Amino acid sequence: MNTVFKALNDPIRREILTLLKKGDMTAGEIADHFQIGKPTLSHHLDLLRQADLVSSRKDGQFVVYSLSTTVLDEILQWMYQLSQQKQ
Amino acid sequence: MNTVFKALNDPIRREILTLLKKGDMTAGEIADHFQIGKPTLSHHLDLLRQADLVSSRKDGQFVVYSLSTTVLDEILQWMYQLSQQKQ
DNA sequence: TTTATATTTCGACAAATATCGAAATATTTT
DNA sequence: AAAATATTTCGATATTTGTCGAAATATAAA
Repeated sequence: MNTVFKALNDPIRREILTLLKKGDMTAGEIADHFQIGKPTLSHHLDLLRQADLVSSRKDGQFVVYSLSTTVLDEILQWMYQLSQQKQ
Repeated sequence: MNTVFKALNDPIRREILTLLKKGDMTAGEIADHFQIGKPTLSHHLDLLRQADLVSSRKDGQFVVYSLSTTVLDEILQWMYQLSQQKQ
């Protein structure tokens, strides 16, 4: 849970998730959407992977990233419990 | 959105929200649940308040904290959109 | 009005984080 | 095999964050 919230606590990483929602992308394609260096982006992707929010597979010289929703569902569950009105 | 994820990115602050789910508490009562100093806890409560995840009211010499669910609902919404399978 | 209790603010400091350029690794193309 | 492309790893650095003790503020009790 810690790693997930840590990963979500950054605008760029949340934007990456939104991008991946539309479809899989290579690291380079993702990088093109931001004004930051490749090493920095690689680090962001690493944190997202550590949190299991994305998965990656190698395709030739590219690395393709995909959104993983399993962990998001767990967090959704946690938040839903909190937000439920207590009677 | 930034402030909310920042606020949620800490085990103690998430635990505070869970405590407040059960009912309102004073700053002191909350502090008794943790092994950290009062100033530190006050700071955590401040971040939660900045994120509108809690509200506070003064009751005599005490300050009573309550859970606010409005912002949680917004985050829930955001996460739900992400987690929805794209067809 | 003095003393006690509850909470926050103020400085200070150690640990964590985001960022970068350079170098390393892996794959493809020539 | 050499050159080009894609991505990650490695150090280094500036910023942010969590923590504390001491002091400040506010209310209640003696």
